[in-house]
Amino acid sequence: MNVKVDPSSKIPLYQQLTQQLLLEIATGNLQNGDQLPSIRDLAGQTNLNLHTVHKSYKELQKRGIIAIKPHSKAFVIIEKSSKVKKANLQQISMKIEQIMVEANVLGISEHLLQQMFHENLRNYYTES
Amino acid sequence: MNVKVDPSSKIPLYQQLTQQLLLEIATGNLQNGDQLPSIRDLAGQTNLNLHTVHKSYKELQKRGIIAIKPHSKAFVIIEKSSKVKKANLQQISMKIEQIMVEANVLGISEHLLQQMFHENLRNYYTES
Amino acid sequence: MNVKVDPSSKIPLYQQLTQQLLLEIATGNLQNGDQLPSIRDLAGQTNLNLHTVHKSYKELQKRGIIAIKPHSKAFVIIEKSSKVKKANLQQISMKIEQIMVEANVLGISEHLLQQMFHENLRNYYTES
Amino acid sequence: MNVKVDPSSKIPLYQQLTQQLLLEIATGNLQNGDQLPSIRDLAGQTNLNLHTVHKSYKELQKRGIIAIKPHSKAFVIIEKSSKVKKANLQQISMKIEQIMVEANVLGISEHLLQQMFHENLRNYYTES
DNA sequence: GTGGTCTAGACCACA
DNA sequence: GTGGTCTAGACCACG
Repeated sequence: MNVKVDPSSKIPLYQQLTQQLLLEIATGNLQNGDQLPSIRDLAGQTNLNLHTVHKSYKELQKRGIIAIKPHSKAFVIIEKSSKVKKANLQQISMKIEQIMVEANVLGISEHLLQQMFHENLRNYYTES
Repeated sequence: MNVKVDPSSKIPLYQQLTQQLLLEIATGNLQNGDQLPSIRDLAGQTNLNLHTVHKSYKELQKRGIIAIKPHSKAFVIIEKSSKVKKANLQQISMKIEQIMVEANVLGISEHLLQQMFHENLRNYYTES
Repeated sequence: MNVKVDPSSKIPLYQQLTQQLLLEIATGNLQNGDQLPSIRDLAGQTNLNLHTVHKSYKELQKRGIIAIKPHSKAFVIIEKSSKVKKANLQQISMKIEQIMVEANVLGISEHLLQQMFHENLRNYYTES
Repeated sequence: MNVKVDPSSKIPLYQQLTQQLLLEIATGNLQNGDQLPSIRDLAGQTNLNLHTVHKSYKELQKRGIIAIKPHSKAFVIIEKSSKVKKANLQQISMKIEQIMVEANVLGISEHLLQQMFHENLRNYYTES
């Protein structure tokens, strides 16, 4: 398990966590029947509030991905799910477009914007 | 001027308005030097509260896109001092970075993100 | 007559103008008995609204510095006045102190602040 | 914490509050890393409206003096990234320039201004 | 509980 | 008429 959330992001923590857990399932790190870490454990690992982790679990339960049993034992009850992204891709795409509008207004050339993007991309994916 | 906001959206109204105004500028409907409608007028047109519109204008002012001269009916004009531009470049760069963090959390691969960026870029600069 | 106002300043235009006129009197450019320019003329020279200039003249009249006769002819009726500044000096002094507080909070050293001040001073008084 | 505002002053309440908070930091009452009171608490203490306090906090955030983490009860801490510092230096420099413009309009000589600056500097750095 | 947003209505100084 | 500020009261999502 390797879940990380970015507290400075505008995306709600519980949503980030939910996505991360879905990823774990999608990648096979968590398989059908596996037990999820306890809420306390996961809260400890991620430095998140108990409520926040609880909310994520409830969310996954509502979507029928996991089952929560007494004593807060949670199990994966579904096979790989890959319907995670569609709406999210649109969101990201919209944000990219907004940046272009803004860059254009500020007189930033297409070339410069492209350059900035790649520079950021390089920095981001080499340091993480 | 043809600005519309969606009150049922989750995106704050003042941010929607800000984006709309940026679009007006990007498309050339509002040109450098043009006057924006008064806060009251725009509030009337859009059925928004004075404060909401005011917040948008302040936002654009903060970004160096428009200039607000108190009492002097008009406010407008894109600033183009080199100082301003540097700060804006940093802002744009930060936004790009934010997108990467988000994309990463959502499980979007580096490659896919790059693809999306170029697609947007192509669409944006060929249609305008 | 050499009156200038700074439209981007936070100080109200009519107050700036009033101060400028007081300066003209203080320096002897305008002497007791001299006629002030007409409101229209002065408004033209300074690119100010008629109302704004009018307000300045009224202000000076209220202080007993000038007399306004029919047809808007205005005359200086008082000798040099030097009581312009006292309150203003305090204001400036307060603002200087505020800058120091802020600089201190930001961890700017006394030396650096001093350096910045002198640099600004040099720039300002050589270009104007 | 001992913040007071003067409702009868011409200076906007939120600016007074901002200055007070800066003073708290400058004097060491609030140290780097400390938590500020919640917006609601401070509004209660000072008999100000939520929005007024909120505006102050946002102002300080904009200047990079405090950090606001939504919902995460606390906000605080002085940022010290080098990027931030550069922007702040520019801001300070701009404020110094503004003072010069004002002083000039008010008829304060270069020499007198310099004198006032050094007097303030001496007072400030010997008493603290 | 927190901060963030929105509305409604008011007053001010300035132009 | 303008923008700027302030208050009062409301709702929201998040933690």
